[in-house]
Amino acid sequence: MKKESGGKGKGERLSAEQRETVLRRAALDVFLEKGYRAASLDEIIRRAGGSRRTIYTRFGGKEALFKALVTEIADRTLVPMRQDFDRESSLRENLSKLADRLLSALLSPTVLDLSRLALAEGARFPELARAYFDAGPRSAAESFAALFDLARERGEISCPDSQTAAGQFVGILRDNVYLQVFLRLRPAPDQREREKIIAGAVEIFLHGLGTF
Amino acid sequence: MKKESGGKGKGERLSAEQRETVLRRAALDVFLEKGYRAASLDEIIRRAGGSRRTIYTRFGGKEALFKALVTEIADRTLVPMRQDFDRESSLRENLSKLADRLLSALLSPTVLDLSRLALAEGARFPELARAYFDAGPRSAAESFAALFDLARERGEISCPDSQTAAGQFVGILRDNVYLQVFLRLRPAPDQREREKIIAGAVEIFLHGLGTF
DNA sequence: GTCAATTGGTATTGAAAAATACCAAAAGAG
DNA sequence: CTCTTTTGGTATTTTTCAATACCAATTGAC
Repeated sequence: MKKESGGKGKGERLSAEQRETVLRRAALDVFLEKGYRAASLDEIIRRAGGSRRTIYTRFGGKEALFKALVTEIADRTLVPMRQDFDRESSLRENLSKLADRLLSALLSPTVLDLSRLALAEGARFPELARAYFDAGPRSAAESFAALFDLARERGEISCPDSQTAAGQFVGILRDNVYLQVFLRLRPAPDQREREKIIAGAVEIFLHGLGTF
Repeated sequence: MKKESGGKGKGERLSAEQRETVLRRAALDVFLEKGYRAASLDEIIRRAGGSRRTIYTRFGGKEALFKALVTEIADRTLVPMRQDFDRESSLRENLSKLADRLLSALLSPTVLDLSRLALAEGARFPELARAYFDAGPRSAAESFAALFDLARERGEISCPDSQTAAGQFVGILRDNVYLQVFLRLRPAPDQREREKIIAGAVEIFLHGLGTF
């Protein structure tokens, strides 16, 4: 039956801009937490306030909302993947530091959620796959490639293809421990275990790329 | 409205055993292609023939059907991951050969499909995540660990923790190239490129683990 | 051959959630 | 202040698909 009063004034009315901001954030959270399919508009609306109509007039629907968010999701979540290094420090020091930041990021709940989302929905949403890869693994690899290039110029390593090596270094951090965490088969390693993983990876690469 | 004739005899009737075989195969295909959620029983039935009832009496429902397939899927698909090596050959040779087989398997359409399914649905079906990891990455890593152990005994490398190193070697093969293929951002590398990837990884590890 | 059990095929039900419709209230332009 | 536009909140429709029901036909045991 119809209510006698259409709007009942419980929720405050926000400006279009405010509402959109709140909506985007809520949608982003829900999509990351639940994944695309399991995320329901009801849940998003419940968290954001406002109404269904807003989503439809402003975005056009669930899929359009998601697509509108994709780039933002990837960019906002994956900021820590692109890193600078200190040209004064040693290769070992830089490599360790970058690796530590990258691994910590990879294992953070938010990035894990995003990664799961990207890998699960990448087939259905190629833009997501693209945005994820570019903002994440690719830009991380570029940081490492730049570091390897610098080291090669200095004659510290012999590394004919820094791009490939960088991609492999990122890969070595996504080892079976990472995979288990991704699959929720074990909790994320603590700082101590992370350090061990990084030390191993750094050592292998420093020797492997020919540091004497 | 009801049809005047219940069964119209179009499809041949298979024995229970045959029907189950056909059903399992069709279900497996659909699940691998579409993922769990997007796979519909209608599609499975359309491909397998037979009727809904068969699925419900024999398995109990969609989820039960999927679970009944999971272990079989993982085991059947991931056989090539567990490998033996030749104790007479050199470390480099063995490492290259195992890596080649593993990488080829990882990049095969079937294994890619299964991996996507496992990573996407691992949260909802922990058994799948477990079965996938154990039959795949874990057993692959065990092969490499055994190889590293042998090499260490022979004094060819210094490798205090062969398990960790093996997990990392598997990781280095899942580099950014692999990730792009996984995300369908590029086609799988051909034999030539795979060889290059493997050569790089092997070189890094051989030096990295202290072969002189 | 007889008959109970199983299977094929389809129709129906039920639930979840997306898409749409609607109306009154608030916001904002003038 | 007045009036148009947008928004909030809810109800309704539509869609999708799993789950179930049902009937005839086939199978297979005896």
